Amino acid sequence: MATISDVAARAGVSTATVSRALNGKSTVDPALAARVQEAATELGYHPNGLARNLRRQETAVLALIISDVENPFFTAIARGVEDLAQTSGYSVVLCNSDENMDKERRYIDVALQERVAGVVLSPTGRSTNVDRLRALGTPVVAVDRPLPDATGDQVLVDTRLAAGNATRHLLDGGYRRVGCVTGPAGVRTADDRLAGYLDVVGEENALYRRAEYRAAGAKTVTLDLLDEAHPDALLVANSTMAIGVLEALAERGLRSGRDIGIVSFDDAPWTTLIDPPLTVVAQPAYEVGKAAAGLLLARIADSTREATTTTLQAQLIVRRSSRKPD
Amino acid sequence: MATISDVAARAGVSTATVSRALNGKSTVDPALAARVQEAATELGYHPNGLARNLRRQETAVLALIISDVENPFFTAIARGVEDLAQTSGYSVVLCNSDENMDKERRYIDVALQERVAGVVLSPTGRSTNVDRLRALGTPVVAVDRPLPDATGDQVLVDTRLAAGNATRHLLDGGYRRVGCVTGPAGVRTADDRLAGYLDVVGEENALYRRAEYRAAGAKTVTLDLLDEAHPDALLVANSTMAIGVLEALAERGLRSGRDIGIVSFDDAPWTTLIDPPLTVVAQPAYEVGKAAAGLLLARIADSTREATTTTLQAQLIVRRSSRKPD
DNA sequence: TAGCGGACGGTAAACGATTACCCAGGACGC
DNA sequence: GCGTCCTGGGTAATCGTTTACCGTCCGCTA
Repeated sequence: MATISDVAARAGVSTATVSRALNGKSTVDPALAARVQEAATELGYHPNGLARNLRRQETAVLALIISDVENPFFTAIARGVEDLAQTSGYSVVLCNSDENMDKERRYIDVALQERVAGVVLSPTGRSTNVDRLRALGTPVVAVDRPLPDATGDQVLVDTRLAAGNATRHLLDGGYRRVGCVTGPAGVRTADDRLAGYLDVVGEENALYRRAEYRAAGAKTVTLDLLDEAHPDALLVANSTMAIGVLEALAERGLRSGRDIGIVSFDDAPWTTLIDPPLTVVAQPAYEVGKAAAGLLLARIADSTREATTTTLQAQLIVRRSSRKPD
Repeated sequence: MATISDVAARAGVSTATVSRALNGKSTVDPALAARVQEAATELGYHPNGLARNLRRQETAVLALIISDVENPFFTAIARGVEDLAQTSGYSVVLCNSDENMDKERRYIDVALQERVAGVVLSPTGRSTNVDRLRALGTPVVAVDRPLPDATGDQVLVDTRLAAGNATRHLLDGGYRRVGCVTGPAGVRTADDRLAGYLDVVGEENALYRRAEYRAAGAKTVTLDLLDEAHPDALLVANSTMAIGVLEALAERGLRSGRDIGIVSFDDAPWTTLIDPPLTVVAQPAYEVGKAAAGLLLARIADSTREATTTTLQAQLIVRRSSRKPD
């Protein structure tokens, strides 16, 4: 692969001049610059980013470490981060931690080693992994879940409040035994949504189950919850779980809305296709991504600025799965 | 950030020894190695990957450039690539080209500049972008869509055959006017699926529309197709479009299966939740990803090996949306 | 005891860019 | 005509590693 010296030799100038001509930093004689340009294209010269970054001590790459690439909520965040990063000339690389502390650590190490300019992270568990980044001065923004010690930039959704509102909506609709299907203990969003639910129904009326944030687990625990506790409504903590919950309802011959009220987090595109359409708590995922990228870029530009926490509101979209037929 | 010299100074040895001790390459006196280890952890030393890669002339990073992060088909591929890459110690960074030649070019340039070890790419359009990679000797594997000149490693799905089979399945089920909703001209998978459909119905009976691979566009053209051509069955080219198609059916008061037979590509998780459940052509996306990563690693290890094209088969999963009620 | 080989670890040269520093030469003012 | 300033461009240091090469020391054999 052609190097800068090859170009320099071919153009009959020094490497310094090539660098200057190609980066347009200092003034270079137009004729010379043209000759350099030509030599570069003839050789198919691509500057070696490794060398450049090593020298410059910076990269124009952001890492986005999310816990599930297959979850539409996170891919929407990814779009938001990417769209904003593009406008400032940054590229985004996406890493999938799979809700696994080890993978998260591995990717954080990669980010550290490759000296990315910053990291957007949806922290898994009580991840002390973040400290590694912060200790070494790499800017980080947490999304979706707060950092353990709650310091540093974060973009969150007020999901506890939203869960409470959704629960109240079910109660207002005449459902009496409202249950909840949420994610694993220790996953902050799962805990928050459960807390919001408990805020409204009260500990003494709690009917809930936990499972992995996946369809299969949600189905199992929903069947169990239905059989054991006979809820007449359910709050479901995300759209992936909602699939399992709806499968469980089908298996028990229950029709949502009429037999059992359902509200799920995340406005997945298919939620309007099912019958009855699913009432959801829509999270502003794309905006979360944009805000996070904005915060990250601001911090990269000025590492001394004060840490901010941005909290966005979720929106309850009422459809028929949470209404009894007239 | 601590460098290798800092560690060397603290441990009272040379940088060479630090490097050897930490990489376990050559033999180092255990006592010394321990001292180095200790110094490194005390300083929170993280080797600078940029410098290392620059020196070693290689990176352990694969780039995966896909055309839509929000499409489950591609995220499943991503999982496959990642799972296999992990086993060989490679990390995967994911880039979203958004079916946009410019973005694709930009990400290929980033990949080139950062000197990634290899690239898995779902090529957009007649992308001559790939040539840039190949010209510079970066290993590439194409997924989902063949490269323009059909040379190089590829992992494809026989989607034309699958489209034909799906069409025949509809005809066998007693549907007479089978239509097709497919993606934009020039996107190879869209063209192939249309071709498979045409193979079976014949040019003279063609009832089809094209739109972006998105729900909104699919809905619009489906409404048009329904009103103009009165098909009694539809083959839909992917699950994102299927959402739009189903919305269109709802708007016209048509019930799938009974009024109009539907088969869609991609076995999205929600396809069993709707009523009636959707008949789909399931593509082995995860396997595509695994195969692609395998091919890529093989080529990285041995750049002289012959280019191979792996073609996987899709599977028709018959549900009720393509059967008339008894 | 001399000679030899192996093991360990230091010195310094890469890797490929950017950039501080310096020098040559032309323009200009006095 | 001489000093000064400015501009363009070359030389070489630098970023932080890895690694080729070499010297030293120790133990073993003849």
